Amino acid sequence: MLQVPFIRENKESVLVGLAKRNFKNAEAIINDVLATDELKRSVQVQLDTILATSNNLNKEIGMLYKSGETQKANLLKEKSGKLKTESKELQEQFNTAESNLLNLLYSIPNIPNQIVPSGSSEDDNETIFEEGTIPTLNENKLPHWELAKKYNLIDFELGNKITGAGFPVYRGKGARLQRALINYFLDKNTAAGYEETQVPHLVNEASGMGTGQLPDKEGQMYHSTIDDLYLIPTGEVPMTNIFRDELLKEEDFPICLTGYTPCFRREAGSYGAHVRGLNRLHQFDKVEIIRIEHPDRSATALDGMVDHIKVILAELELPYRILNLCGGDLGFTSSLTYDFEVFSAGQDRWLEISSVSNFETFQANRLKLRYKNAEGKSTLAHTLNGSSLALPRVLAAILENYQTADGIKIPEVLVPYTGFDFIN
RNA sequence: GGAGAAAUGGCAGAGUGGUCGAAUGCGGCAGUCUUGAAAACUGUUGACUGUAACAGGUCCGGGGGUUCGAAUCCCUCUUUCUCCGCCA
Repeated sequence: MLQVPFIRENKESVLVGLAKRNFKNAEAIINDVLATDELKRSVQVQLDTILATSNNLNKEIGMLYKSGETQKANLLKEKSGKLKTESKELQEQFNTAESNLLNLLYSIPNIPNQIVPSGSSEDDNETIFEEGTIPTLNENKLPHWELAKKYNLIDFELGNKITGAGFPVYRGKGARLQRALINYFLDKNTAAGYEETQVPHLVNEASGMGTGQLPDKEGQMYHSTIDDLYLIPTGEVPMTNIFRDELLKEEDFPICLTGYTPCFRREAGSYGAHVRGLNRLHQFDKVEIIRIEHPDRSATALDGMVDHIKVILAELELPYRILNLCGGDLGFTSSLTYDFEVFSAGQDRWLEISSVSNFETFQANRLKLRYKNAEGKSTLAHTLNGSSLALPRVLAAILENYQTADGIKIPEVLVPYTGFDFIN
């Protein structure tokens, strides 16, 4: 959520930023924000004046009662009652203006960072880095869902029976390989200074609002209506909401957390060949890293997170590239996002396996996540997060890229975690 | 799930209708003393909003109500604790 004073003082650059996102009706909405804010403030001034008079009056009444001047007090009572009716009306106006303003603000996405390329779709994302060699496989190469079946690693049909499409059952070495990856990722993250956490997998509405999944993306989350709780679409939600309504000290920075969680996504509207196998699931595992940073240091922190993930992918010896997401493809809450994609040689496709973002103050404003700066003033902190990494697609890439005629090799760095170096 | 008790500033904890944004203690900050530190003493110390700066306004778990006036009374929700039941 953008801050109103920021919009007021930077209207032109806000409009330029929203245009980069192809955000519709930007000018009308921004004008509406400014007008509603003005209204809200003018009503507040009137309301405050009446409340001040009424407060003084009530004090006076109290003193008159104490000194036994009941008649005088009764006279003032009448006056005070009138003020109350007036203030109630103004209070209603104020509440309406405030909720209108909030709804408008909720509908406005974050302003893209200067270095976000312009563009309207994923085709306009800018590839900024590429590393690793794409393996040359023979003509009998298989996509991971075939490999998973051949070697008894994942049973998709069984998941259909138990739950439905998009809920695979991992078995034997498939399950073990996935657990190995989780442990490997967590070990890498904690070694880099991220504190390991285990967080709830269901969150309340306030948490969903805090990180920006609600109100707009309600349809993407599973909702347990009987308890009004949401299954998390990403660990970002519970992990970042640890800091909702917090007032930090400067010396608390940097805050670095990591955690493994399953993620649940309804994925309404995505069907077709691209969602086969592990490519797109309703439930998948992910190891997340998040950071809460001083505004001056969030840009460096983002680079540090990118570098960290590079190391992991290099160790896994998977070919990957990094994209700087263009304005049109940038998530609602993000100001700058780098996507990591691995090349999965069985399908000849790039698969997104990590998304690393700086939200700057956008989430912090919703979360009321602030710190006391050197002058003692409360200031919004910056929030960041990234996947390190999303499990199923890493698994898919390993199965496909490491396949041989006789079976699947295990990346060396994982062998201590799997306890085996070959699947056949 | 049933019965009871509770929720107050960073923490502990008073306050049961009127000059209460809230005593007191701890902690934090500043100072005196000291070569320095500790101790002791003195002062200071909530958040949000608002203003050029004052002023003003809001906040005592959330929401609603009674009253001229609510931290205080009533309703409701949430959470915590104790006891009982169930249970990984």
